[in-house]
Amino acid sequence: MENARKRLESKGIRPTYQRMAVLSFLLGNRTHPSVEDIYEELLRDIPTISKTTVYNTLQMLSGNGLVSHLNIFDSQSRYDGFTEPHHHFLCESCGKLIDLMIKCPNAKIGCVMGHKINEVHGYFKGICKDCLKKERRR
Amino acid sequence: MENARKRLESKGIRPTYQRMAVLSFLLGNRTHPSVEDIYEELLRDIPTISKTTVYNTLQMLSGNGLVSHLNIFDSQSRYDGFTEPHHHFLCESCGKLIDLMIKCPNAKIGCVMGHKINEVHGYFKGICKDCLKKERRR
DNA sequence: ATGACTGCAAAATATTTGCATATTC
DNA sequence: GAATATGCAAATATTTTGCAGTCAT
Repeated sequence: MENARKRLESKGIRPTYQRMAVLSFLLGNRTHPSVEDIYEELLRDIPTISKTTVYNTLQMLSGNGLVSHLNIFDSQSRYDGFTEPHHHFLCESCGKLIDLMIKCPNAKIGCVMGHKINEVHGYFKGICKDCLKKERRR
Repeated sequence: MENARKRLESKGIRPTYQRMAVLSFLLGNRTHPSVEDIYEELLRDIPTISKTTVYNTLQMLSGNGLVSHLNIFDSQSRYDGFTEPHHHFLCESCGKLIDLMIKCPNAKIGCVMGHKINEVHGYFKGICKDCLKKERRR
């Protein structure tokens, strides 16, 4: 929670308990949770928290670059507290969303084709290593 | 329409008028339309077409690789009839979604970190060339 | 005639908004 | 006490589903 508080303060955001809880959960969690996931989890500690607050907070956090908003699933947002440049891999067989520690070479200079880059989003869909192994065993 | 028919047949999909119309629109259109956009446009030619059919068709077409499904906007799908590998750029100032004719170097060999790649999704958000110019003029 | 396709209406899901209450400085 | 944050309920938007009617072979 202290880490979360510091990060919020560094952006001039008032570190309310709810905001710290949301950010803290994302910082300690590399599962790329949905809003529902985050809400369910926080309910255990803060029985009065509302989904509206979770939505508000996530919007504010991603607007400030403290978390990333992932549009990988067709109609559900996911959030990522790990904001170092990286890509994702969605396995179409087991559904796992895997972090890939690779960067986009095209974004190195902060712009592409004359356009200024603020965010880089890269993800792949396919069959993950583990599912490939399972397939071969058959 | 003939081009669309051929592509449908090549995938073993029955080329109904509705399906040809959806695919044909996407092939002749590089605007990355939403379902609503496509529906509105097709209504002019096919006053009885339903949004359900548009949804069904788009799902089938993207499942067969005839069009791409873009998850760039937060809660609205966009579709792209241009399926050569390329990336996109979303301008946060003017809202334009621009095609970038660049490929993902990480995907060259068809897999990343041992995972088999079926789809590559790369997009950037930022300020486009034109909006940067306008900013400078001030 | 059979199976596939279409389209309407209703349902499900995700997200946003309006507003009253509560909290913080 | 003024400004900000929270939380409930209602509204909106998008997508999916169930099903009856239609079309094509």
